[in-house]
Amino acid sequence: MAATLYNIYQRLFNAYGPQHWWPGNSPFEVMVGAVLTQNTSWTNVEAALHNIKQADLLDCKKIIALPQQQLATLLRPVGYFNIKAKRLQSYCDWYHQSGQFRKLNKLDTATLRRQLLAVHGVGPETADDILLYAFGREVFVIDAYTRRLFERLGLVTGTETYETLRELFETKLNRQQNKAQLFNEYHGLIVHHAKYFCRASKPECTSCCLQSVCKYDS
DNA sequence: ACCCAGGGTCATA
DNA sequence: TATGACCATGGG
Repeated sequence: MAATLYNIYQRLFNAYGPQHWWPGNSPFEVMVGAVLTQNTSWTNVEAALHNIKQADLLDCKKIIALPQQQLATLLRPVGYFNIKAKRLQSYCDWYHQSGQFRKLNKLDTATLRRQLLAVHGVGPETADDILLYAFGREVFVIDAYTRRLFERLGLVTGTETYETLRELFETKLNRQQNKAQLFNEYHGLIVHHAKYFCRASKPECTSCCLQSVCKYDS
């Protein structure tokens, strides 16, 4: 039988507990991490964030003022460091010119999302990471883990566009309360589950909390 | 030596 | 719209 999205959430939460996402002590740190983690493991992002903090540069204006090559050196552990130095400065330019958190938080979610997507280097997932985890908006983040898990569960085909999936998840969870908190926890749980059970290299996994609803269950 | 990792942009057809 | 090339470090 087909499990509901909320039932899958409950299974994950019962198995793993609260994930306390996003790792980071401020909205701005969440934003920086969201850009740096593009196609990169979080442990590499932690190393780069450590470099930035140790240089006392976890600040929008300081990052703008830093020569791009010096920023790239700090970002070396995340890979794509030249591109990400440019993207991070583009983000900081926009963030500073837009009045930072206080002003941006007055915008409605659709408007804020449109502005985020207009920033060079910010695509749909990065924008939604920032909307959900920095601004606390009710947005369901779709990433490679989400696609892989729900494809294995047989609930999506894998060919859907980002927007199609996001709208699907948000619609199916529309009746739940505290959606921002639910989406926050759900995405963290999906990532945790992907890391320890639903790995790319182990599609045959049949011993997790979702085994009875997974198409690989035998 | 390979695959994978909390994507996005750009050129091409 | 839909592919493919490219970006680049670090762990398993």
